[in-house]
Amino acid sequence: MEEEKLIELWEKEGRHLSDPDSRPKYFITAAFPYPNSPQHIGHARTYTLTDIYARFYRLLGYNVLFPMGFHVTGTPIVTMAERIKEGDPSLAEVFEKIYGIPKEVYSKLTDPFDLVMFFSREIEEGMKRMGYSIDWRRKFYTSDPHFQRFIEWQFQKLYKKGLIVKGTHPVAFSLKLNSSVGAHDTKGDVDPEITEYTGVLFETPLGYLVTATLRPETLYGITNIWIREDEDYVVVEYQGKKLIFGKKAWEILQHQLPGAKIVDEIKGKELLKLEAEVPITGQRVPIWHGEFVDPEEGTGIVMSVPGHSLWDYYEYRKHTDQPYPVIIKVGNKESKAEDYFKSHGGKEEDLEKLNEEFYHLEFTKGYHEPLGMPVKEAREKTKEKLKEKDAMIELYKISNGPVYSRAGDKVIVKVLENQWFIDYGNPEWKKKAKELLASMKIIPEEMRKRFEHTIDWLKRKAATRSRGLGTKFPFDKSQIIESLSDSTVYMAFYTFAHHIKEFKPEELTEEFFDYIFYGIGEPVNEKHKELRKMFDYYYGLDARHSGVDLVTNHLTFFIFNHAALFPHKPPKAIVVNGSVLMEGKKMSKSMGNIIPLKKAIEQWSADVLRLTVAASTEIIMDANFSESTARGVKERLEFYKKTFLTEDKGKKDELDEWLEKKVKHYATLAYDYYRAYEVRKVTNLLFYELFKDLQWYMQRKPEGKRNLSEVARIWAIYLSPIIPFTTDYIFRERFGESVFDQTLPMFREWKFVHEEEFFRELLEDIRHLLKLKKGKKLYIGIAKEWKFEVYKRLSRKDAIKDIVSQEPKAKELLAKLKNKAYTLDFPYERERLIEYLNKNKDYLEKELGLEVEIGEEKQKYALPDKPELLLE
RNA sequence: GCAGGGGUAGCCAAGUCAGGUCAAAGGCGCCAGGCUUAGGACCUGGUCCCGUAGUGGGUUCGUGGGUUCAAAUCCCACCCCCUGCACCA
Repeated sequence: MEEEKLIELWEKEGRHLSDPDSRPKYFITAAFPYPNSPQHIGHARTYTLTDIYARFYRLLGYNVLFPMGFHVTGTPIVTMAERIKEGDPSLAEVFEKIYGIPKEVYSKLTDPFDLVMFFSREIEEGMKRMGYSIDWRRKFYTSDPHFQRFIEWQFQKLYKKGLIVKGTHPVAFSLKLNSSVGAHDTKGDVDPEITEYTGVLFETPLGYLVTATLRPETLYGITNIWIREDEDYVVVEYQGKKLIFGKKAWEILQHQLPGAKIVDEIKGKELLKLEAEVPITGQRVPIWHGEFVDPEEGTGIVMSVPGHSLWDYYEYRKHTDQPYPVIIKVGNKESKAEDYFKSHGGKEEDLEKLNEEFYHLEFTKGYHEPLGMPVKEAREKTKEKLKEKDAMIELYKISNGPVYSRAGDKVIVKVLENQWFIDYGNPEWKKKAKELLASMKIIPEEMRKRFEHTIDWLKRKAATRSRGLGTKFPFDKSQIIESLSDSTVYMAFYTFAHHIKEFKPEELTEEFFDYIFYGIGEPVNEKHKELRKMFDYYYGLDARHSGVDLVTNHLTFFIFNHAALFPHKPPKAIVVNGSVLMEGKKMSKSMGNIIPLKKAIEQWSADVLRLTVAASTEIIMDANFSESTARGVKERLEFYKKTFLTEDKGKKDELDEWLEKKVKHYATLAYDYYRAYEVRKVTNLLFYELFKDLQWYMQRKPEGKRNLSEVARIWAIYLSPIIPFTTDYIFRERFGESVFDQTLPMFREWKFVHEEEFFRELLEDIRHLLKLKKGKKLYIGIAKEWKFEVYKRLSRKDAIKDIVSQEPKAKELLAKLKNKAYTLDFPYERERLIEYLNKNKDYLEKELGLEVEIGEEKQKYALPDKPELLLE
């Protein structure tokens, strides 16, 4: 296979290695892969686009560095290894069915390190096979001790700038796994969602009863408090207060109130004797038994608002027929739970559903009477007031629950104490990040807003985890740096990654890196000095390529961290691309429509994939991979290869002039399209349009008389970033050197005019006419001179009234043209057209099998762009 | 809910920023013809409606208004769809 030979050749020629020299540099990167499974064609999109631009900038004469590493941190790798060890049957689905990895092979990957090595090798091979022009000498794993020293440096710096802070934080947690859990740790890959709700404190002689609610604003309408007389309650000491919770509820809630201790236990019955004071209003309410109260839900204690909760109303009526307050209006009418319940059937089994609808209704449309504001605002206002009075605590629950962990237990919310954060909420830092963003090029520009918004709402981000792979957190060695946080500035490491190994990890102190990055202090030796030079030469990243899904996290962190650590070497551009669809559908394991990259290359070749996956659609759109487009690309590639490898040395004539002019025209536009990251338009012209032009050319000119040398040269150079294999192969075969040793030829053929174009359209019109009517002789009547004159003046955008006053006959013509008159652009000269047509009369006659005569129009119908066609 | 993106012919999808050559590129599907023993692939033509010795008329670009000589494109309102909302790569 010729692609593989070329890869060997490129490697031998050292084409993709980059070292500092006198040329301007271009440093381009894409997010490094996470090696816990093989790659599929979806992964190929970002990398191919990156490679296209690496190759494009090389053609422009830049010293391009395109490196690659592997991200070996976090829990998914560990989890995968564990699942293999456990013999998880669902893995067969992925590894055997989709990727064709035999069980004997993958079942050995029970050690995370083996797993990483296996898949990273696989991925690296795939990337080479795709023709990515990566400088592999610089490859590193984030698990390398050298790299970890670099990450420690990063965190020391952030810490010293006050950007690392400590606090508490709620996380989804599994007690059995003793770890916080993300989607990949749960059954069915459910992402646990956490909602915050309010614990309102009601004072009683025994302590504060804590009720859990999502609607604190309703406390203005409280009539009583619900508990279960048949359940046990606990008194807990927390931050100097005695709080009362249901005993079962406490089992879960204890994880949310760190430091709380049980000091007493009470029977539910005992509570019934008490009275509670409502915060804010100071009202005193009784405590009643409520049958519907779930002892495991919330706090096991519920505040009763019969006016605005269907449950409360229903239970309230069992106890008393006393009236109760109504505090919310919808429209201008009192909004009463009772009315809503009754008007919607009044069935007990509908309570749950109706209650939810009613909540939603009051939240979106309700007006809160006591506070005199919409319910939405009243909720926040009430919380503020409660906080002032120190009468609330924040509680959390899993809102999309129950969610079960891999180990089988129910996922709960735990509040972590002494949690370390990167403080993206820091206003100073936000400002710097925004400034950096403003100075950067964002492709496509529409994405900028999303970045701005993300910078705005980003708050503290947890920086450590207790489990998984990664660098130990310098300020608490029991913790590991969370894996999105250790990959924000790693691009800087590439600039010297292959040389830093000459130092021992323990030599890589903070000062060591300070010297490299900031030039502070003295170099320890010559090599150290050299590392600084390398960094200085390459950094400022010129372009960061990534999938669109990383905008709201990785890419924004990337901006923040560079603003803080590398303000003197800011990144210049972020390029964001869409993903890949399979036959119009999203790729997913369950649909089984994932094509492994390896298999796809075997079937289609790398060039076919590169073009279909990366260059067949605009950069931000999702590319659609389908058999039929891939097939179309493959056939065209073969056509080009065949055509351009056939060495015809015919004499150049007008037709060759036409085609050469046309490729140059395409190339002129293509250059701008490349620069604007509009790859699809490049392929549209130089791959699809030129394909049609070539066919026309070949139809017009018999074999043996053709001369495609210049066309092939321009074509190959311009498309070499996209289809490097085909173009380099053709170039070497035909011109004896590599296409990658060429510089990009530039043209200024902005507007394309050639009589051949006119001729081509004319032939189409004639063919159309011949469908409708047969004849033996064709008369082509060219429009009269004055019509050409009018066309010319219209093209020049002369005032229409001037044209008419000079040539009264033009009126009729203009009436016919209607709106087209305003935009007409007709570049042909009458004499030259007639001459050109006469020259090609023989071809017409032969092609049409008709006698052809060319002359002046006989009737009035002819227009300069549409000659009169008369069949006899 | 908040934020971002989007609604174009049977389907997918250009065009919208810079209004006019836009009945609207391209692809798929479908129809007819060619090639072929046949199928596939490939090639040619057609594919909103009417008309036709071609370059003609009518009605279309989520819905309803507006601006303009002229709107898929600009302005206003409304309807619908998709994505993200974190500690997870």
